[in-house]
Amino acid sequence: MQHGLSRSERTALPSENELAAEFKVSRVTVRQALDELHRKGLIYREKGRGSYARSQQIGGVTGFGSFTTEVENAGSKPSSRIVDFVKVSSLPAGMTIHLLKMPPKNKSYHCLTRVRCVDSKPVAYEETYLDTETYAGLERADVENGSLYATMRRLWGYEPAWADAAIEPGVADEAIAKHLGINVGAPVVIAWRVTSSEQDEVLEYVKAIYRGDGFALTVRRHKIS
Amino acid sequence: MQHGLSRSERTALPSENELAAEFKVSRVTVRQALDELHRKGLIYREKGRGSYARSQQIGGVTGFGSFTTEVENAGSKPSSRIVDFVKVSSLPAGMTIHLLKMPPKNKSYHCLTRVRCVDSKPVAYEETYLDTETYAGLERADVENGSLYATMRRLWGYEPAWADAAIEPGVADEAIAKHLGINVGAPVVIAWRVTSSEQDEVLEYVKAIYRGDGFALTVRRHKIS
DNA sequence: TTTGACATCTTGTTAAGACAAGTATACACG
DNA sequence: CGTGTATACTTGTCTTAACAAGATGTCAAA
Repeated sequence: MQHGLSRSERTALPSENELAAEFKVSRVTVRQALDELHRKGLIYREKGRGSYARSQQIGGVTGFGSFTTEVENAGSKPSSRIVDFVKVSSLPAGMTIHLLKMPPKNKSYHCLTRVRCVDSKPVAYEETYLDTETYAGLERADVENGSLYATMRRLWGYEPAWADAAIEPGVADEAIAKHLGINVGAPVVIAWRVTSSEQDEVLEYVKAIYRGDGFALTVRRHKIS
Repeated sequence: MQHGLSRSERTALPSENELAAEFKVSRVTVRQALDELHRKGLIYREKGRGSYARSQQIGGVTGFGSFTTEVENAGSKPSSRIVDFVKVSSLPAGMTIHLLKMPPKNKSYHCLTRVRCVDSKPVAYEETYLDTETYAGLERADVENGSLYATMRRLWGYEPAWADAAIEPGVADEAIAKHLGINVGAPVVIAWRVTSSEQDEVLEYVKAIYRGDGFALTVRRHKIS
């Protein structure tokens, strides 16, 4: 209790044994929970000292996961407008260039084009490519209301778990400019993304174009190693 | 052993018990290792079935971590050229806009400007801001040879562990264009990044500008949840 | 006052085991 | 031939236990 002040300033979490006693679980279980918080970058741990809270993370849209969920978590209101829903015979070239070593052959895709909005302001123009064989019977009605991920889950039992992505700069052409309400030639970020399930099934290919003025993609608490 | 073929087609990894026996460790230890591989997206696991390898990840530069290390891991040769090394009295506006709720007051920074090259081709223009108080005595000589992270580790014992980032599009001005060998007005990606230690100490602020032609930032195997 | 030994706290690591729950196979029964 | 059941796998979750190793405070000795 000598340096009580400085110690109480630093100690943020009870010790593992204290937590185990409080919640009536074993120390191993407490450690599982604390390790998960550590992996998320929410706390840090020091051998011989204790566990401490880290400062707050930044918020915002990462471009991974459900657009709807991410925007809601950031405290804003998400919305989408379907621009087009057609069948195409191949993926855009940039997809294979950046993400695929072996582009799929003889496949066709549903191409769902949407404008994504945050608080009614358009921020992204998004083309989602869905394998017609995998998603046989997919109708426009299925994607018109609610999140695409919810539809994939409900009708086929697919759950997006992982994403690989490539990011490059670009400029808005006439169509993009019109949909996002920006000038032709304005700088944009293009994100190419492949989403797959926990079992390594490819669920979707996405080309997303984000406007640059007043909007940025965020990457939260990324572990360096 | 009836359906031996189909089983051997799917089973990629021995069971936890088999691994425990083979390496003479407990099942808990085996699970720790397998769980880590799972979190990295290298394998997936199914209750009642087993653990399986996932398809290969994409490579490339993520913009996090050590540029030197990342480029080397991608099988290319990294190099850097110091453009400038001066003291400045504040961080660039974009840094506070995107990443900092409370911008530091009354601080000054070393500003290290470097051009980053992959196989001798310039791909990024990078400004690193280092707190002059934290890095008291930092000289140009300290950053001229080898990686900055190595210097931070050697002289102050700092180890970069986490990064928060924001990404936005931009266009190359005259200076950037000259350094990257691209045209004025060419699209670029601007990445704002704050790197911190495991103990939540801010180690550096970085503004990085990436060229767009033939180069893309990659985000490897990102968990969705 | 300074130093060093010691006890006591913390997290890190590993062990051995129990039980739940999902999967797959073999086999008897209809 | 098809079906349900029992059995033997798998991973998921949890418990109790021991020891290592770093951090910290106490206290006696120099």
